[in-house]
Amino acid sequence: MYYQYKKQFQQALVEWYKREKRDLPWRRTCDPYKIWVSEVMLQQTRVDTVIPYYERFLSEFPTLQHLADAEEEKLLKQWEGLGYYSRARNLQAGVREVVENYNSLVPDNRSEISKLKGVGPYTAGAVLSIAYNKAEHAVDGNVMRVLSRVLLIEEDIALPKTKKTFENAVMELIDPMHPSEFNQGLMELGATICTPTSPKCLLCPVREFCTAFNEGQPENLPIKTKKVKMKHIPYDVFVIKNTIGQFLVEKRPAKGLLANMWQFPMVEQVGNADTTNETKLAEQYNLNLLSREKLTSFKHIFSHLTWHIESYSIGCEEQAKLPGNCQWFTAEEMANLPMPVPMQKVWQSYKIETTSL
DNA sequence: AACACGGGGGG
DNA sequence: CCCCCAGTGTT
Repeated sequence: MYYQYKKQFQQALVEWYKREKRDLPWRRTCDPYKIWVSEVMLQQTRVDTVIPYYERFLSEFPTLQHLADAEEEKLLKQWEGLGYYSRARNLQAGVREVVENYNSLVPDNRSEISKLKGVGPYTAGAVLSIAYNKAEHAVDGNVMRVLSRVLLIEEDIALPKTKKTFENAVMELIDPMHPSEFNQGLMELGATICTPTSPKCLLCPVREFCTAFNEGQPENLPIKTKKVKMKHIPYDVFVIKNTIGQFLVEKRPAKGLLANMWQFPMVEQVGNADTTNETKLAEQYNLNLLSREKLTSFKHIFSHLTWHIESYSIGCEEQAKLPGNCQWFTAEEMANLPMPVPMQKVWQSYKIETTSL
């Protein structure tokens, strides 16, 4: 972009942002910790979803020290339903590094802040530009979409190396006097005007600088190749209640999908024989099973796989030799356990079923 | 470079 | 129902 247009582009974007920006909770602070929390929550997650989590999280953990001191179970409970739970653990690990090694001051330069757990190129640039007003790139999906259209960049954004192109473009274009508003303006534009489908070009403050608007088809950018083969796994999930009114739940392993979250016992469905999976359950969990009743069936879609859930309610005699990751809890105790959404659905279904009796 | 990692919204 | 969204860590 020619120099004189670059200045005009910066001014049009920054002025539009100042005028039209949504009033969001994390835009009422410059506290680097709070900006950091918001940026981690906003990774792969929509603004409307994040807002209530952000408010609750910061009232529970108002400072770096509060978060550094938190129990993991309490942390995960705050994050419950937000997804990508390793974000929460990594955030806490990063916060502990800041408390330990940086005198509780979030670093204000890319090399140090990028060493923190969970802080990648995007989050580093977002915190540096928004909290410290540093002229650093913060390239997320919105920025790639906006700039692919404005600059007619036709590289495949599914390729990791393409991000370098966009980071270079931002460093070339960024308003050195207003880096915070410039970066947030790009993201705000992508979120509200320059949307993936049906971009509202006629409302766009920078359409006169947009190559795709003037010469091409903005709705067909950015270019992204297809990928990902979805795996499907059928599971039977069991809400198991013993004779003294406790429920059997297990903690998932510390690594992998839904790490350290709690769930009802579940077994992968093997065949069509109705009793096979229940036998497998009784063996795996060393249980004496009594009556059984059908609960909800549904599909839960992760980014890379799909669980097909069928759930059952089963009565059971209490057993002495449970697997180590299993525990009996009352309904009240279970309310404090972080559980992923599919398990909440099963639990909800159980509660509806039993209260109607 | 490829894959793992949640959950929600829209057409 | 199927489609879309996309940062960081690990390998």
